[in-house]
Amino acid sequence: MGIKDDAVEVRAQGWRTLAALHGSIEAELEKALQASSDLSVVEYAVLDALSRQDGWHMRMQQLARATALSSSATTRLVNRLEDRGLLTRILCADDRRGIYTELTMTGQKLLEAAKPVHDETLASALEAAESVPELEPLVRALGALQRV
Amino acid sequence: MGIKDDAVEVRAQGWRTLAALHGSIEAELEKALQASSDLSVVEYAVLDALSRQDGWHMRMQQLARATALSSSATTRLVNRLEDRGLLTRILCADDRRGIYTELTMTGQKLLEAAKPVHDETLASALEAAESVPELEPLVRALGALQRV
DNA sequence: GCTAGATACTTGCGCAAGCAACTAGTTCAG
DNA sequence: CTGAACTAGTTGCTTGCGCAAGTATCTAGC
Repeated sequence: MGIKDDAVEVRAQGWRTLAALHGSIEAELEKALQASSDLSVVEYAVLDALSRQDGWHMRMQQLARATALSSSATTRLVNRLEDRGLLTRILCADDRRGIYTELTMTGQKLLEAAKPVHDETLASALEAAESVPELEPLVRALGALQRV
Repeated sequence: MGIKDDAVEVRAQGWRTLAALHGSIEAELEKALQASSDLSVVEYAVLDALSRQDGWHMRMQQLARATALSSSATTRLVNRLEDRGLLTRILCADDRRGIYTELTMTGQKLLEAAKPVHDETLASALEAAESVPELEPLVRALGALQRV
């Protein structure tokens, strides 16, 4: 029984580590982005994802999956960003149920301004986490992931 | 410049992967625990953390750190669990500002019932994530973390 | 061409989280 | 011994999330 129980415990331990690391990084990013650009972490993630789709559009559903959010949350998220003029909704020509979202110039500018803050905060959060014994191995593993 | 920029991009990519994996696992755990025991993921984490502190007590602050929650959220979280009779508050004798929390028998029973659900869901969520190309390397890395 | 069912998004409602202000208990300088 | 500074926890207010229900559009079978 030992072997199987061990596997369960290893997974649970890994999950706790993952959750802890995620939580601490997210908290720091949240503060930094909020202060510098009045953006939440998910909002930044959306802008970032859209900018990455260079020249291509994303539908609400894709956005929902990319952010691990429900579709209703995605609707409101896009509403907020649209109200601030950071992105626009574009109706699909071919499937009129679908809606594309696209960064506006303002959105691109804001993202450009937020990106260095995001990257630096991420770096320092990872550095801080690396000095926590429980998190250190996961941080190392993160850095060693295959470079796409 | 290439090298430094690469490092930034690798970190950002790693963070997106981490966030995606965390999000998908949390969503599945949330559903499963909600359905089987009417517990949220954080609530389970609290019960689990308390049971792990075998014979030892935790203060609100520790709990807050362990769950990556604010202290106000921790207060209300403990309130919910206390109202359901899953744990009890115990005033510190030495520092009367402090409050210890302890699992009740009911809490232990519920945790015992929820644990297999939690573990199985975690296992299947990891398995599912392993078949997503972007997540696979991180899942592998998780399993290979040092066994404490 | 029309109706039944699926899909894409939006909206109403209740819950939980964070921040800031508050209370109660502790510590320490003078 | 007294009051100022600090710490632990709680409470009021606002905000964002998920679920479930609703609307609009698309697709298939007859």
